[in-house]
Amino acid sequence: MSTRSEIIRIGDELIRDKGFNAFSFYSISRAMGIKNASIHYHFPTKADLGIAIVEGQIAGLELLMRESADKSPVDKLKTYMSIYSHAKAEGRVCLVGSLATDINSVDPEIRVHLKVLVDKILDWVTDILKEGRDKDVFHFTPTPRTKALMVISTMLASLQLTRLTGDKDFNTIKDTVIKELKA
Amino acid sequence: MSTRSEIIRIGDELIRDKGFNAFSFYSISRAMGIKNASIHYHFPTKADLGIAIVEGQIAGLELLMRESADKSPVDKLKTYMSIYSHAKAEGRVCLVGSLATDINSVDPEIRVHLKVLVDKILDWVTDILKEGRDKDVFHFTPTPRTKALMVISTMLASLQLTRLTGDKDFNTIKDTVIKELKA
DNA sequence: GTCTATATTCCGATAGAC
DNA sequence: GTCTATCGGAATATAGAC
Repeated sequence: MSTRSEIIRIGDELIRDKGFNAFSFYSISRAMGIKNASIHYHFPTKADLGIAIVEGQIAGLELLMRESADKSPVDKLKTYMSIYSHAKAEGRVCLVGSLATDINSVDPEIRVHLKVLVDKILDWVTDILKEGRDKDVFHFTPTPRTKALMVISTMLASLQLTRLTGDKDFNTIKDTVIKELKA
Repeated sequence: MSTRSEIIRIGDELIRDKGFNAFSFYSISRAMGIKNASIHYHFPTKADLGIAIVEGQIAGLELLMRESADKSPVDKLKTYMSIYSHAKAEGRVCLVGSLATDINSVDPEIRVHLKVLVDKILDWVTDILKEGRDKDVFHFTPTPRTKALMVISTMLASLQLTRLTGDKDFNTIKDTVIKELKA
């Protein structure tokens, strides 16, 4: 794996662990056994790295969407939720939540790319819910988009909240979201 | 109003606007027209200020709980949600969400106080939902505590998400949460 | 309680050798 | 592409005068 992709991977982990403003180029270089200046060769500014990390998540999401294209709506939803389950297993939050709380302190260009990621997540979950309702496996009253916003909100925030209430609450919330959609 | 309480007020706003690691003692002193060193007189370290800000929110929450003690469950829930409506009107997120994403980068003592705040919110919303169900105005299947975790998650994250999807989505989500509880 | 002044540390970023 | 070395800036924090 290339140095560039490894920098992105570690940067992504650090953002979701401590927040964008709490990690430094030095912390990445230390974790990789290289020097500060080497990071700057690949990413001239911290904003450049932040954008690349968001773009990496967009690519990962697109892969997950393609891989689950033939699955049932329930399995698609579980695939979507696996993103958060993996984050929880690492004690981390999701990239959208971590960057959203700091969005007014980072380069505006990061916000532009983050919005692309959020829109893509929202479109995907909206489509999953719509398909599920059409096939009579999901039942809900609001529009699919509004319900998608609520499902995404619940998953995003449960990663943050359960850092304080207790990690086992995460699975309870996740399972309840699915159960309520099926009821 | 005292210098001390004004520092807390501005610090609270800055945390919820930009995040804990993106504001400085200087940014507060500049906003107040005083000097950096004066902040340190009231709060020796940034962690001390962080703790005082969390304690301020706990006091504010307790006031809101007392003021709404005689209201109906629906009105109590709306009182709770007004916290987030006010934050949204300022373009800010809530303190719990802002600190939760950065929790692994701040003094561990802040986490202890933040957990007290979160537990208090969780207990309050759990009680509101329980009372509402007993009086047959709220209807839901999970335990009141689990449902409270989901309601809180939805409100907390919608502040963050709608920074990117569009501010008007916030009211849609808030109204839908109430509507679904009543259905 | 607030000020001036400063110590210290850390971070983002760049220059230039290899 | 990675290194050494360093600059400039910002932030936390403290000492001591008023």
